[in-house]
This record gives sequence, structure tokens and C-alpha cells, in this order.
Amino acid sequence: MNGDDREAAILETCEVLLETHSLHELSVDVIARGAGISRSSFYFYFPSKEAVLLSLMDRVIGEANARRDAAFAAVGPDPRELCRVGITAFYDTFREHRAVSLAAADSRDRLPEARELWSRVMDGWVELTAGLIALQPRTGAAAAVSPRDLATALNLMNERVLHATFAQDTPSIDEASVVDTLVAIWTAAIFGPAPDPGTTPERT
Amino acid sequence: MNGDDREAAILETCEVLLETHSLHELSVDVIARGAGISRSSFYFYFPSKEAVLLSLMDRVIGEANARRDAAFAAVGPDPRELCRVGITAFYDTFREHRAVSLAAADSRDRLPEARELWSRVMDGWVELTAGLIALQPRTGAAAAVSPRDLATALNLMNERVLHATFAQDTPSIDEASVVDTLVAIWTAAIFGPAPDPGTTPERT
DNA sequence: GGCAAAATCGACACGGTGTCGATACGCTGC
DNA sequence: GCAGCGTATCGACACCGTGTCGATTTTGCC
Repeated sequence: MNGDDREAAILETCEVLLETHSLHELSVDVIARGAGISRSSFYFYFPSKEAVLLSLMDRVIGEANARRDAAFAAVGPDPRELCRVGITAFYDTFREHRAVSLAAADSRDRLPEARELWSRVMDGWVELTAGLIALQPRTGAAAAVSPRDLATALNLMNERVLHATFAQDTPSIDEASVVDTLVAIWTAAIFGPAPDPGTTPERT
Repeated sequence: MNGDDREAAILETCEVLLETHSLHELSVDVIARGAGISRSSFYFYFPSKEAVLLSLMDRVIGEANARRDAAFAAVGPDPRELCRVGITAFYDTFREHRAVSLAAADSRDRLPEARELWSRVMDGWVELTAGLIALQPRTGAAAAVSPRDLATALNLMNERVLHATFAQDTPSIDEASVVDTLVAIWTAAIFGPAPDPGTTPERT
């Protein structure tokens, strides 16, 4: 087993262990043993277990962005559709990597690098959302607040709500209805009154 | 200095230290020294530094609830006003105890007792909000999703947005506009279109 | 086969935690 | 005043996880 394989094994082991334990419950020893090496060998590959999480975060974030871009490319310019597919892309990715997402959020407060990484990601989403909001007529909540503030609040809501759903917190929203709930709030806040029921996007 | 004073000193010291350091950056030693006792004496009062945080959380939560109830009692039954004063009560309390609020959120993921305590608090707010939503005509986002899901999402949004504001995260909303932003989204989601500007609640 | 680089490991020192037993303090009743 | 008891304090200890270092083995290449 060469170095790259070993590094992949550490990442894989860590992601699996995070399904059942928080990062701070894991010791470097168990991660290393899980990947088939001794604790001190672990430090040949990563400077700390936190660095492993950072690496996992990177992968998940890359996937989320790719999925979002693909989804945007696949739908028309209808802004309601853009909201829905964007939120869905976010949801799908972080759901697939539930453990990493939850661990990342958990350690964000005490890991400056994780915080910064996540900041950049969220800022990208906010930027995108604010741009979309600015193009809409100022109805709904958008009438009273700046597009950027509105975009920030909505994106932070998504983050927290999905975290609660994946962690099965109390209170939280079922997986089955969480995306619909978020989309409904985004729609009400950005576009105001529900669209004329006679003109759904699909109809001509 | 008797036992009660000493316990109070520990709580006070810890809250002050949390203004500048996260809980995991604090050792029992520095908290104890700050309160004028040795590390081992600390354990006479609290089983761990986490228990100190729990105690601090209890006080803040009690204050938030009291403030909310007082605010509700002080305004009429207009649901828009109820939303605004409820959110403001939440904001004011957690702003005054910024350090404790942030530390609490930070340690929620790895402290089961903190999680449970916070769960109960959030559930109380959600219950209240869902009741209020159920009384409204089903417009806005409320048309499509259950009152409880909507209430959950809105309250989680408040939690996360205020956390970001107090932590001065990127992205986050300025203190000056954060309450307005939240109220605007709540209003759009629960009540739908903005109220007819000519019919403020006070009119008959 | 030999050699350098890659990879592995055991041993160490450090820092924080929580416990224990010994001791000092302070009040109450005599 | 002091005996006695519960309250409060402390130092010493054992434990656990971390990260480093130097020595050793393994790998891949000429």
C-alpha cells in the first residue's frame, strides 16, 4: 500500500468513523489503527485529525459546487426554479456526506481554517442569491431589506435547518419535507405572493 | 468568601473569560485561578468546566423567557407585533450574553446536556410560533407547508442568523439591520403579502 | 544488489483532566 | 475558650491524548 492509498484510507476511515462519533470523540489512535497504521505514522500524512476533516470538507464542498453548477445549467432562467434546484443541490450533497457536514459545522467554531473555508462557500452562495434577488421586483420581504441581508439570512437558514434535519435534532424538519419548506420560505421572501396558480412554469 | 460567593465568582469569571476565549481554549486551571482558588478546589463546586457553561446557559435562557413573556404581555394581540417583540426579546437577551450564547452553540454538538437544554428552549419557541401560524389564513409560505415545519425553519433561521451576527461571521448581517431582516422574512412567510399600508393594526 | 527516499514505529515529554486523602477554616453548642 | 463537625482548600497522583524525534524497515529505481 503506497502513500496515496494510505492517505485515502485515512480519509475513508475518518469519514466512516464520523458516522457514529463526533470528531472530538475520535482519537488519532483509532483513526490510524482503522487505516492500518500506528498513531505516529498517522502524522506522516496529516498534521492532526482536524486536518483530515478539512480535507474531507474540501471534497464535499467541491462536489456541492459542481452539483449546483450542473443543476443551474440544466434548468431555464426562471428564478423560482433556480432557487429550487440550488437548494436541492445543497441538500443532496450534504445529505450524502451527512457525517462530514455535521462534523464540519461542529468544529467550525474552534477551527479557524474550517471557519474560513466555510465562510468562502457561504459567501459564494450569498453572492449568487443576492444577485438573483436584485433582479426581482421589490415585493415580499425584499421590499424592506437589502438583497444581501435577505440572501444572507436565507442561506444561513438553509444551513441551520439542514443541519438540524441531518442531526435529527429537536426541533427539526423531516427529510421528506425540508426542501419544500425551505423553498416555500425563499419564495415568499423573494417573490412575495404565490404565483398565479394558472401559470406554473411548465404550462405555456 | 463563602461557598455561594465562590460559586458565583466561578460563574462570573467564566463568563468574562468566554468573551475572549472559546470554552475549549479555557482550562479548569485558569477559570479556578480567576475565581481565586486552586484547580482542585474548582471541583468542589462544579464537576467540569462544561457544567459551568450549563449553569450559565440556564441563567440566560431564564432571562430570555422572562423577557419574552414580559414583551408579549406588553403588546396587543396583533400577530405581526407578537413576532417582532418575540424576536427582539430573543435578540436582546442573547446580545447581552453574547459570549455565553456563542459558547453554548459551540458546545451543543458535543455536550448532550447542552443539546437537550437548548432543544427544550427551541421547542418552546416553535410551539408558540406554530400556534400563531395556525391562526392565520393560509397565505404566504404557510400555504404549502405545515405550521410546525414553517415555525421550525423560522426559529432555526433566527438562531443561526443571530449567532452569525454576534460572532461577526462572514457572511453575517449587521446588528443594526438583523432584527428587521428577520421580521421581514417572518412576515412574508407567515402573513404573505405586505399589509395594506392604509390599515395599520391600531385602526379598527 | 545497493542506495536514497518513503514510510513506519516506539519512546518520550508535555499539558490537561479528575480523584483522593490530608489539612485548614469557621461555626455552633457547651 | 474549646471541642467537634461540616465546609472548604490544596498538593500529589494516575490517566489519557497529543505531537515530536530519532531509529529502523520497506520500497522503488538504477
